[in-house]
Amino acid sequence: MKEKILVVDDEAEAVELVEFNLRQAGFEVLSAADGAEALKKARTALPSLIVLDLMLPEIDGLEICRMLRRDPATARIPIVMLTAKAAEMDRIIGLELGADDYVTKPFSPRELVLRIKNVLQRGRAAAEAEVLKFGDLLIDAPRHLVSWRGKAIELTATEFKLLLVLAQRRGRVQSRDQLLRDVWEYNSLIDTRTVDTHMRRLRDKLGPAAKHLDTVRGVGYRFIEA
Amino acid sequence: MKEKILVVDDEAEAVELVEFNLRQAGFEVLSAADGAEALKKARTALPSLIVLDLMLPEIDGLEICRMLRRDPATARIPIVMLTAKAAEMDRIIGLELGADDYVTKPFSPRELVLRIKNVLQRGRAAAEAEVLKFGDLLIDAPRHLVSWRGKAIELTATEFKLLLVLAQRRGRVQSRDQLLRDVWEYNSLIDTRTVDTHMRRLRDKLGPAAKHLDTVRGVGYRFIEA
DNA sequence: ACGGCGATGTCACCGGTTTGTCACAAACCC
DNA sequence: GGGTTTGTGACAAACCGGTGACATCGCCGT
Repeated sequence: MKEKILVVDDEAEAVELVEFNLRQAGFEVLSAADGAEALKKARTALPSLIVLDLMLPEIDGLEICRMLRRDPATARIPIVMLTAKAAEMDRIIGLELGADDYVTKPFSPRELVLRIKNVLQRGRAAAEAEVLKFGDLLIDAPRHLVSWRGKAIELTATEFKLLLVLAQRRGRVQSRDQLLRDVWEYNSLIDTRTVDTHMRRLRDKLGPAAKHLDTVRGVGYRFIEA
Repeated sequence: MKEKILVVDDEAEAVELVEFNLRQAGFEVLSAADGAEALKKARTALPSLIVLDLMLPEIDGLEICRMLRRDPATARIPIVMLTAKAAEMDRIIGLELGADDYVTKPFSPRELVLRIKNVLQRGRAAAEAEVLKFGDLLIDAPRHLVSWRGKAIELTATEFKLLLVLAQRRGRVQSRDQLLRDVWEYNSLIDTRTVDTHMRRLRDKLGPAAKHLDTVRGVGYRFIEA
């Protein structure tokens, strides 16, 4: 239930300081010393937030930020920048690239923790994306409405929920078991193959928009944006 | 359909940053570099919201805020303040003057966008209430009156409240549990199927206007405008 | 106090829709 | 080519919402 945070910094001392304080605050902490490691861990561990030093060897922090944002699997993970000596421009560029906040070094650990909590809080509020749009496909959760090029598509309750869960977790593959847990809620009384049937019905009704629904053989299903 | 937002700041860089992010978020953006221009554009373009820097040359932000509030044409436009270095006092004064929210510089553009959306949402929420009209159907909340083509429809207290809650949340599906919570208030002593019965009675009495009441199978009920 | 009345909550039933399952065909991977 | 995984069509059971009937309750006037 603890939230994972990935700390990326090449100075071991700095990592330790941050790590200690984050654990103190009840987070689970991973760390990476360079860009390559950071990207790998971000993709595999899918942390709730990434603390990223701007000054890194080889690839610099901004570049990592860009790469994280480009990969759909990590694009939505909030990033808090750590800058050693921040000219105003750096800040702005960092934020434009999609960092969610920044702290200048030397920093007070307390401030960092507060900012991290703040960003996570914001994320939770924003995560309940009300209306999702992918090209011509519109998914409106509160209205329980799906449309393709403005034309409504009639879905049953389960079909809608299945689509919604997949779209909300877009990019990431969902196993049949996961889907059973998240869509059907009371689990495992149901055959996993039932998911297949519902996927078929969903694809039938979506028509051309079914291109967003991707089968990953041996694993499960996935919603793709493009 | 896009909402217009007026950004007032004398620093071109700041304007650009805000403008970029707001456009990204789907808003139409106007800008003004000083108070005079801001007042003029506010009056002519009537934006949905104004982002206002407190520190402006010549007239300062607070003064502009006051002037905007004094003019009936602009008095009800929400204002989000931008303060470079906010002593607590400044904030309070800003809010006392009728600013609807504030963000301190340097700020995360994401946060600004979120706050703006939030303020707009609040505005929309406040705008409803009082008297609702949908085609020939009139719902007068304070007077507890409903009419169809000018002819009054007699509703019981529960029926009225049910209709009102649905109409206020028009478009969005309400589950039976939600309705029980919001209409019956102290909940769960009551069977959720009771909602159905009241819906039936409501539909009976509304006659042709019942077309606004939509059933979403497996989920709940929804008020539709058209 | 009493009886009547409207309002409200509950129930059982019905018809239509949704949904889970199965058997089989097709696709895919080694 | 064989074994595994996924897509498909059909079907019966379960579910869900609409409906009419009924019990209860509180209010009111007599």
